[in-house]
Amino acid sequence: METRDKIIETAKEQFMRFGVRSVTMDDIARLAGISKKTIYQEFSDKNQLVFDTFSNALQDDIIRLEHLPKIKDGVIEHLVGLTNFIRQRFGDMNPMIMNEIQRYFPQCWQLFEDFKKDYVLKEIIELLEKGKEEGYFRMEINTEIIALMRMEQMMFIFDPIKFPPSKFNAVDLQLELFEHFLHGIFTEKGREAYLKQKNQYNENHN
DNA sequence: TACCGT
DNA sequence: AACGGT
Repeated sequence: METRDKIIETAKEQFMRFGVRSVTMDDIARLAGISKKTIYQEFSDKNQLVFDTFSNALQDDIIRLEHLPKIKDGVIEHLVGLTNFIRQRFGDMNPMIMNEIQRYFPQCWQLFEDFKKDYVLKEIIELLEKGKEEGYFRMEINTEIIALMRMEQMMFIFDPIKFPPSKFNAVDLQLELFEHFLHGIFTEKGREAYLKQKNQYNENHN
């Protein structure tokens, strides 16, 4: 594996597990089995390592989301795929990460902001429009407002004052919000199709 | 690996 | 004191 990729993979693992601040450049060098000098030949500073690591992680997320059942091939199947994505994505994520990045790594935070605006929001809007066309979501919801609300609710669980990690875990929170969001926009047909699809999925995966 | 500055 | 950076 390329040195650069090895550094990024090591950093990704450590950042996800422990957050960005408590993982030192010495830790990453030691765990990657290289010297700090090698890291600084590939990355100008920690700021850039954090940026490149999460840039890489977001690209992986996009690829994984593209492998889910496509929105165009079935909104309901896609929804069940999304719940699985949520379980994986937030399951191994230290709850402090987003706050640390927002406070101490502003360029990386901007990367997340751009990702939300350019990718997440568009995906949600596509899902809402398709779901309305298919009669799964109520026609009267305002796509733009509800898409923005959905995106922000995914972010505010990272506020440790509102949602202390000691009391809530990220996966349970995200799944609870997702279910609540869906039941707020489902038609009767949508609700039934979703529950049926979820049961089918669970039967096949037990 | 040792070292310096913050 | 610990950690980024040389």
